[in-house]
Amino acid sequence: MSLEALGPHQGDADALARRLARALLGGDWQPGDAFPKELDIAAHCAVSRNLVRNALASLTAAGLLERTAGRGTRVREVGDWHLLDPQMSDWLVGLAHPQPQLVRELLAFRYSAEPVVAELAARAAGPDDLARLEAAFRGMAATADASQQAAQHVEYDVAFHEAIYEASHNLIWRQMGHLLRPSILALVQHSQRPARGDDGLGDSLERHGAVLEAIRDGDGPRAARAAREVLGRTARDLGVDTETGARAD
Amino acid sequence: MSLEALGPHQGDADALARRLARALLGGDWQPGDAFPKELDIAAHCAVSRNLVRNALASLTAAGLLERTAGRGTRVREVGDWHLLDPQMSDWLVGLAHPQPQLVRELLAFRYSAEPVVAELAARAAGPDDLARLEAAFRGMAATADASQQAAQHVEYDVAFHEAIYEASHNLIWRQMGHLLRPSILALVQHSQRPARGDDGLGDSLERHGAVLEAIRDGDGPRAARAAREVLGRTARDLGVDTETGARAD
DNA sequence: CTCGCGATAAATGTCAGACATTTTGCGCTG
DNA sequence: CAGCGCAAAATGTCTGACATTTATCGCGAG
Repeated sequence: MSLEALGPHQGDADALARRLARALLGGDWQPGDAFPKELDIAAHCAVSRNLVRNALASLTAAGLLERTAGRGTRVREVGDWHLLDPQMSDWLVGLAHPQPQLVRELLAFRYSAEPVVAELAARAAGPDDLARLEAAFRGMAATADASQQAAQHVEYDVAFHEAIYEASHNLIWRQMGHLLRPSILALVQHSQRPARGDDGLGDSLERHGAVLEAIRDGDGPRAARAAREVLGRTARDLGVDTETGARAD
Repeated sequence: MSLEALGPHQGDADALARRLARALLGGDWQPGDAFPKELDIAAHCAVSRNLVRNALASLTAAGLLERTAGRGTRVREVGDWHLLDPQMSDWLVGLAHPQPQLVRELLAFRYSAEPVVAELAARAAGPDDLARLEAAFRGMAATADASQQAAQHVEYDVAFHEAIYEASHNLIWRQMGHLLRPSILALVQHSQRPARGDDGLGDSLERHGAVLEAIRDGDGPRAARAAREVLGRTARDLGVDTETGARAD
């Protein structure tokens, strides 16, 4: 692929990095391909080579690119990408069509992790954690009917899951929750599409409520089971093995 | 603190970033403090301002620093650090005295996560995964007696845990395993110190063996219980609540 | 004809200096 | 005393040159 898709540039170094990263994550270049050279990018986007270098340094730090002097810049294998890098998380926000393999891996991860996190939350949640969870849940309930408020409903859904990670009161799990945000967003948007009118949303709301109640009661195992129920349908839809939690391959 | 501790510089941009990061992680500057200005660092280390800028950009990307034009560079709060950034993982390698709060949080995370990962591994592990696990375990057994081979024993121990994450066959968990490496290393080194002669090592070896057997048998729940046993003693030593998996505070 | 070696070109890495932009704080004016 | 504006200081960006590494091509020796 070439740079044709990228028009002229507006914004700072981070903006350029974001544009390049999103083009790459969107599949404009395949792993192993040669990435455009600094000067070509600079010329095409009408920015200095310096800015391009800074942007490429960001992509390199995220494991997306591999640069060696004299050789050039190449796209690394998907397995080498730093999916847990917060920067990557930013770049994934609003990405229309992330790679389906990535989506499955992320859901499989959540399906194994969120029950544990919910269990931690059930034992560690304080008043403010419960308040966050309840606020998000009320928001979900209020926006469940009108398909017009779908966007808001998704926001509350994501906030609910983020609040669970937050309530675990563990630094690492909380960071994980933050950087999973875009992925959760994408998954929620994708999963509520097929079944909107029938049982989809109603069931979903009910299941989220079960998680909230279990956490409020401090019942860890029940919270874990409930969290698994929340993700179960989406997991089955995407072909994730709900028995092993791994990809069904 | 000042730059006095940093002598003249040798190496490339990454080396400079590592030196600055390790000085910061070692506590030379406190959160909220002002970090030295670009020109001071450049002058002190006898490198170009450009190189300093690149290094500082790395630290900023890791959430360690916050830079604003006209204002300067400040050290961010520990809660804002990107602990899951692989770069951070590199910088933590061999750090003598990481912050004790960080150590507890990391162990609490592992205590909640590794049982799940072991369960996934029990269901997904292939022949090569088992081979890795067995090789690491044999290494641990062979170096268990001689206190002279303590360093090698630690290496095998870390390799064992890394192999568990690898065997989960999930992209995210595998990356997690890789970037937990230095933390696991630090924990293992720290935990085998207090009780060397008595029951410490023998028990540890036995418990690792139980995990291996459960994974080999494909028995998920048993693998989870065994993984919890492995971390249990260290967790109790460090004051992590083994009931909730959270910090005992 | 093949293998090895060196020159050359191309790409990234580094340096130095100047200018732009943003923020802070001080001093001046009303 | 309040508010405005200017100047200093710090980071951000641009430009051009040079250094270093790597791949490639051509040439000569075997």
